[in-house]
Amino acid sequence: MTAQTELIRPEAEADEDSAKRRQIIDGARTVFMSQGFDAASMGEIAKAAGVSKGTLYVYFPSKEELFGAIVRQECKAQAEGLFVFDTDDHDVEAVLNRLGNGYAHFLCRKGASSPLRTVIAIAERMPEIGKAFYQTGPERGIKALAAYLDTQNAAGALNVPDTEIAAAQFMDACQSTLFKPVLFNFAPIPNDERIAYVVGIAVRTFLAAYRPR
Amino acid sequence: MTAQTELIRPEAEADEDSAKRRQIIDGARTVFMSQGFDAASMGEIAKAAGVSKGTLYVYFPSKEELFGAIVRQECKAQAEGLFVFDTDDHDVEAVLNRLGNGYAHFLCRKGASSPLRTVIAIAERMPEIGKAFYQTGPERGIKALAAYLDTQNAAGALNVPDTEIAAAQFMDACQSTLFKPVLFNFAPIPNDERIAYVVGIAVRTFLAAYRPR
Amino acid sequence: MTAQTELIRPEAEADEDSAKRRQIIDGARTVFMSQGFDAASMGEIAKAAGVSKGTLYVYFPSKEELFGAIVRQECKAQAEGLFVFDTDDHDVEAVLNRLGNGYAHFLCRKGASSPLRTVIAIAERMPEIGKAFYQTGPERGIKALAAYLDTQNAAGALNVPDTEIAAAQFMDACQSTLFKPVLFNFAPIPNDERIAYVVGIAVRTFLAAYRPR
Amino acid sequence: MTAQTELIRPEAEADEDSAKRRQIIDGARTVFMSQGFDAASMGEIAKAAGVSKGTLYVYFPSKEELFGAIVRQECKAQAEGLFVFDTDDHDVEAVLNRLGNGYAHFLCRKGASSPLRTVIAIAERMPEIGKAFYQTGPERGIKALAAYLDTQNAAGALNVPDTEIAAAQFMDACQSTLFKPVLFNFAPIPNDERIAYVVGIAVRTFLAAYRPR
DNA sequence: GATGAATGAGCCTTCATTCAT
DNA sequence: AATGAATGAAGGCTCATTCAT
Repeated sequence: MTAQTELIRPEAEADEDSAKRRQIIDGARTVFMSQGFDAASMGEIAKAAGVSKGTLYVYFPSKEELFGAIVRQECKAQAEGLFVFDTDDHDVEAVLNRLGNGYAHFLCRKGASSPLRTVIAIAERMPEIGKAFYQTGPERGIKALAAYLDTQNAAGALNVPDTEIAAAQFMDACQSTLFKPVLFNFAPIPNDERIAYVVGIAVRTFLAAYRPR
Repeated sequence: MTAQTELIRPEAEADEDSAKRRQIIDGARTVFMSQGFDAASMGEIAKAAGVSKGTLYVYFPSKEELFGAIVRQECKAQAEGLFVFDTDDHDVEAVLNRLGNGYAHFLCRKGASSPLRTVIAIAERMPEIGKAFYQTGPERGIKALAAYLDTQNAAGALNVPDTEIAAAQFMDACQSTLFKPVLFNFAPIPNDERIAYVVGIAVRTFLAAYRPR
Repeated sequence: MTAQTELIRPEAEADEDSAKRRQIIDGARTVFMSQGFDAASMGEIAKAAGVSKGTLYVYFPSKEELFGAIVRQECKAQAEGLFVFDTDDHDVEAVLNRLGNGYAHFLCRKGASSPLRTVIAIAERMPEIGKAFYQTGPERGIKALAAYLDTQNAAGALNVPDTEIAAAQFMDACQSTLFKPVLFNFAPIPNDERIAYVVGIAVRTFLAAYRPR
Repeated sequence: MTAQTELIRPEAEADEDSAKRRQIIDGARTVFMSQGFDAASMGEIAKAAGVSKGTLYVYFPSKEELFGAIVRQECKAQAEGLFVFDTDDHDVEAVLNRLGNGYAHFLCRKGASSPLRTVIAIAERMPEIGKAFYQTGPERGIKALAAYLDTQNAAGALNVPDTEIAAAQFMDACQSTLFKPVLFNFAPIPNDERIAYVVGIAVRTFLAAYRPR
């Protein structure tokens, strides 16, 4: 039985997840995300990953494919756990505040803008990458919030005619004046206080519009 | 006569605004804004401008400088005339609707995303360009709207505690769900109806929060 | 018994003729002869042979050596059985016709040109290979035919002063206008009729010159 | 009038025949013809031509194109003036002897085999090049000789049923045993005497078959 | 001032070969 | 013996930049 179990062992590093592969992806992310697709060179990536240039091509057939793998991985990492709601939590104000602050922090945090810039830049030539990024990122967040709003509509805690648009507008309002200066790369990361202030206004506006009188 | 001829030419090589210079800038804008900084080649730019590659370097010392000049010029063209308000117009709802629709159309219009992608991409390496773009574009719009809101506060038509943030959040709300899919390059330009619908919600939300009871 | 077993296996790892070695040679021939020395890659050869790249180097120390082995083997396969003569057959016309047609078919047949091109190409850099190919191929044919002509001289059926040159000229005449267009890779394989026509003229010319009056 | 004449002057070096272009072609021929297409590197060609690698690509868009230009030029140089016949010269034996010796010398001369090997090698991948080479070389020679034979048929000096095949077979016979060892790159260039001997046999055979009794 | 020929550094990619397992 | 992961030296080609005319 033990022997059998051993035989079953699922060929742990099937190439899809070997150490070298991860090593390459890590090096490539660093370089791609800080330089952009064009300015990143395979040589630099190889050096950053600590492998030879040839090895890069053992794992990825081209620069494009390597880049695609990076972005796909980056997508999964977006806002993990941020858009998780407790349906039974009817304190909408608190929920929105928590979400808004988390979201603004996530967006403006150090290192968040580079990947975003890189993806936006490449979207011109590789639309599928732009689409994948949007759908696994912003869109999923909006949909999740909208679903929560639906439950609160049903619970009578809110009265939102179009929950999806309300959700999107709320998310956008939470980063107004905060994120664009970071994205355009000339402003320091806003501090907690400032973020809380802006999110507070967003929440108040939202509730003024959608809280049942 | 020869002397006179010489005297007539007013500032012969004004460099800053010669026809050739404009010609180059025009050609360069087309190429830069549609391909991005890295993918654009000086050769292609020269061809688009109808001059020789050497001439490019007579007017601009490097590709970077030429690109900077393009973006600086592009900034000036942003949303011209969109953020012009009639202070005496107290029909805030109408004003916001007009502005919101104009803004969303402007953002999502064909050809608008490429330059934006290009600027965002280069902001990583050239922060001053990102700054210049933001300040002459989004920021100016926000400031202009905030100023109008100030006047309406004063006139008693509104009650907005922080007009700058309110302005920014309103602008952002007008493009929610509309612009990002275009920026990420996978969705068609939204139609007028859809835009009006989203803007309508933004306006209602704004007024619900800020119209004096 | 054990001893016997050991004694039985005649030259266990004869290296020179192991199954793996033959396997590699077979795969390599396909690739080398259809792509040429430079265009053939060791990777492709490994795949064609169904072994790993590393194994190639277990049997052959370099690409050059492997190629050499292929060509040496290819030499042996040249025109097997074509240049076999019945010394007692005094119907020279029939013998030459049979030989000429067989030779022209052999030269022009599908797949014959690629190896030839490959050998000619490599002769520049590896003269020994060119020499081996010529001597085991064309030269052997010429010598064999010359020997037959000698016997017919002796039998009084022919009167050929220089049988070796006569043999070579006859062989060449049999493929005139037929083979070069195939070798230069722009003409289809000539049909049987055309071949028979050209060979017929070669035979008539030969007999006109060398048949005793 | 003089001025006008000057203006008309046809822009002498239209790029098609500039000194640099010739310089590149010369360098490229040396390298291509001695190494073959694949083994020749653009870097080595640049060095041989005394220009930079970039300059190569100013004049030729790719390695293939450059190679094609070399071969096209090489075609023109084939057997210039060898296949010129005096129709009124009825001394066929002398004509054929002169032609045969010239042809064999031309084929076997130092430096002649390399281009041939190179063209044969590349014919696998670039059939048009093989075709162009054959048609401007061997074929033209055959056609020219056939035309001469036609005139001598008409003049009653010969009786050749198929002049084209007779021409081709004669040409081939002139190099039998001589050229292949050179092509396969292991034999020294045959001396004049040996050539004359082989050609002499070819001529005798031809006349035995085709001289009217 | 304007040109365009020329450059050379650098890019992505391939491939013969090696070596630990 | 056999593997296949890893390497590093090229290779073809592009392009920002320079400079003689």
